[in-house]
Amino acid sequence: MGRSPCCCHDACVKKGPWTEEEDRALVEHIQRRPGHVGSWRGLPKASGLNRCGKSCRLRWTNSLRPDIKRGNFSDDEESLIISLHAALGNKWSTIATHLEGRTDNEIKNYWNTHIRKKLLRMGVDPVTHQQLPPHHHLDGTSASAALLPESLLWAAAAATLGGGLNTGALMQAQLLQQLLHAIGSSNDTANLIANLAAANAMLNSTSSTVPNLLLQQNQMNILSGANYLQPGYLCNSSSFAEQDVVQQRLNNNNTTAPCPGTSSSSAAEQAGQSSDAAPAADGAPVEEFAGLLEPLMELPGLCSLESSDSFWQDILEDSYRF
DNA sequence: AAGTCTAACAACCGCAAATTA
DNA sequence: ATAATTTGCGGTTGTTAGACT
Repeated sequence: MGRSPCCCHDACVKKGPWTEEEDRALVEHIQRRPGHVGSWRGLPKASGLNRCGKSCRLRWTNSLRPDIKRGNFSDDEESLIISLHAALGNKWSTIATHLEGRTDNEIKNYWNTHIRKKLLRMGVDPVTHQQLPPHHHLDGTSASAALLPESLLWAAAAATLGGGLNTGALMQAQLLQQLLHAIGSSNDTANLIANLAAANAMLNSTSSTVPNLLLQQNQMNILSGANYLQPGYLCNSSSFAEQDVVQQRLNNNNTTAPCPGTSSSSAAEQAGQSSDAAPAADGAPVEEFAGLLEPLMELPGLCSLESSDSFWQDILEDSYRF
């Protein structure tokens, strides 16, 4: 009934690091049966190993398999892991299927020892992949506003004016930026749509279906092996590793130097000032902030995503045609 | 040189899903 | 249909080597 007793509980079964002899015995046994191992539970007895079948499977899949890739993770692999983790969470085995020659255990270890800390240094929550409040940063210093995507800053400022920080708006802005990255849009278009996101966040503080729409599409693409959308902090010409170096330098210098190629520092100032100064009464401050936005083209349902999903659906579909 | 700390990685454990009888 | 068994996954712990004091 229920779970069967595991051989691992047998005091006679050896535990701990594997010896070369054990490795050799396991490899030879498996190589005698190319294509299928058979029963892992019965393997130790059949191969003469005094090990638990589970332990044999783990040793084979994580260390002895001939197709395992050794060496450090490349920047591309690192970015891929982050993107997959943003969409899938701690599904290490699923993530591992997208990285040839890497095991789930290896990826999990790499995440916990490298990437997780790197994200925290950059002020990104490794669980939600959203920007953390300044006091949550690993080293205790506040994040450089320069590294925040401009759209996030606009949205943050707008949301603040609209009545408190709205994480839905932040998420919306970030996802829009991901969309822009996916379609390879120009800076002008990026700024335009960032402002649209800000305007939308400002004028419509309720959540919309856009994030879900994008996330679903994102996940579907990942699972089908198609291109995927990267988290906002990866959507930049410099690599993630370079960003981390920049972030560390910024933290060391305790400065907020603007990120190359962006004009976000002024937006950051606006956002900061707005959050300090605006008591966020609905109505008037919103209109005041709207004046800061660039002229916007006429777009359907600009201020109400909920009533214009078809518009966003069209944008989304267009983006995947590129 | 010895002790301590930290990062990196290997291995273990418990659980749940999948499979088999 | 259901109990028994096996396999795989994800979280956690243990071990080791190198850096630091």
